[in-house]
Amino acid sequence: MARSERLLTLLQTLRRYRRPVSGMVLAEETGVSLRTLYRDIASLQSQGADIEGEPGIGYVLRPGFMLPPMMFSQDEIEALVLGSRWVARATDSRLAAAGADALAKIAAVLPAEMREAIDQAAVVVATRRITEDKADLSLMRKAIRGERMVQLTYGDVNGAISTRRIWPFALGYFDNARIVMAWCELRQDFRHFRADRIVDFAVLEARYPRRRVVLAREWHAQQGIANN
Amino acid sequence: MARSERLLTLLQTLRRYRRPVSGMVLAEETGVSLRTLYRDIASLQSQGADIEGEPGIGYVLRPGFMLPPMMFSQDEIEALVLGSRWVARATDSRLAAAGADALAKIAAVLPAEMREAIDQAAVVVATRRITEDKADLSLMRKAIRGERMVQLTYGDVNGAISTRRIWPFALGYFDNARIVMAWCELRQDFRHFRADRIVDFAVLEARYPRRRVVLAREWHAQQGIANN
DNA sequence: ACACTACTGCCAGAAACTGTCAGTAGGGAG
DNA sequence: CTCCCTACTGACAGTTTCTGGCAGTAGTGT
Repeated sequence: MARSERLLTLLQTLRRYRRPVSGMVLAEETGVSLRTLYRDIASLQSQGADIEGEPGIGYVLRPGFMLPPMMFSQDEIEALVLGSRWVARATDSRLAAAGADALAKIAAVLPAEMREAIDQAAVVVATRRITEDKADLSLMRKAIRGERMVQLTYGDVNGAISTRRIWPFALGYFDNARIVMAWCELRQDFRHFRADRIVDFAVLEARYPRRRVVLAREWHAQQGIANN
Repeated sequence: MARSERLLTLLQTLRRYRRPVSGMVLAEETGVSLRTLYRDIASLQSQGADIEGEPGIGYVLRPGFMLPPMMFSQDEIEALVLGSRWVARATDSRLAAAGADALAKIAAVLPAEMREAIDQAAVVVATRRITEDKADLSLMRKAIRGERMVQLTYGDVNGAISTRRIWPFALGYFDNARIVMAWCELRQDFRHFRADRIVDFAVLEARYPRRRVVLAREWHAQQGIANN
């Protein structure tokens, strides 16, 4: 069992560095010889880890995560499947594709009888088809992750177009619309922007001066909605 | 690598049998000695597999599934997390708990930085709180899985109470209500029953004479809704 | 009492893993 | 081009782990 643990440690170490790391460093950190490290890397790659190695440079792990073997109950599997299906239906296209991919990956390793149960699951997700958004929400999620300011062109209820700079901190998926939650520099307050009314937006280089977590917490407090 | 594969094979073999299986049989099927089989069983148990062994009887695997190590992209993890969170909010209590459990299991093995990202994810699920159901939907899901007939007491829109026998084949999660989909013996047609209007129900011993899959397919065809 | 089974400890042989050494090849800096 | 750093592969011996056979204990049902 020591070996599999070591492989997980190696993954975690790789993740910690953002820059390429040499095999020598990784070998020392995991307490193993260089030769064995190369074998470990090969082993991880054969298990599907996206590790790239270039001579003269080092190793980099493409963002992503490896889950160790896990046991799920029937209910939990059903919850994961149902949830993924909802995501595949009710969110923006890129996230939806990811949901479908995740579902396919899980289904691929389930025994045949269970796969069948997934295909015609005892649960059906029926949500009103969501209006298509013009804006690329995957870009917006990236801005949120990186705590980047966004220059937003928005059309309000009356159709009036305005341009403002916002600090987006969360994306809300409501029943029939997606909403960008942000601090609005223009209003000096929290504002919600319906994704289907966003005319255009650009992610700026500048990071906003506060932490996303803090903004979200303050917003929650202001809304009086229980943090979940 | 041969060992981990063998363990998965063993799990699958265990799953195939519904009745208890002796270690001897399992050892032969996985091509290994009895002594090693006992070690393999112990190894699986230590990894969280719900395997029970009783002297004089054999081994049984409690329903559930072990996923092998898998790699997920950042988007896929986000999709799983968001989906589980939706399930935890928008479905019946037992499935919701399963969603929360699955989420916790995944979070537990993710690196700290990612766990933080989950806690205050870039995505928020906001769904209107669903009306509480009097009926125990987990029991209904069990009936669906087992293709059992159900004796249903139902109050319609006008408050009129009726009793009927139905063949439930699916559970629908809509925005603000859960719906049992079934063939109704009384009407000789498909009918939907809102969970919050179900006064009472009992799962009968008798199985209904058709396959759940087929019923679902016919229902889909009748509705003109694309499968999936 | 008997057959069947789970489960554990022990030990020798088999298999896998590991480290050391040697060698090939690609990338970057001068 | 040369030099250094790096990824990568093969071979081999020492170490560790795994495996199978054996013996023995104990729980369950007939």
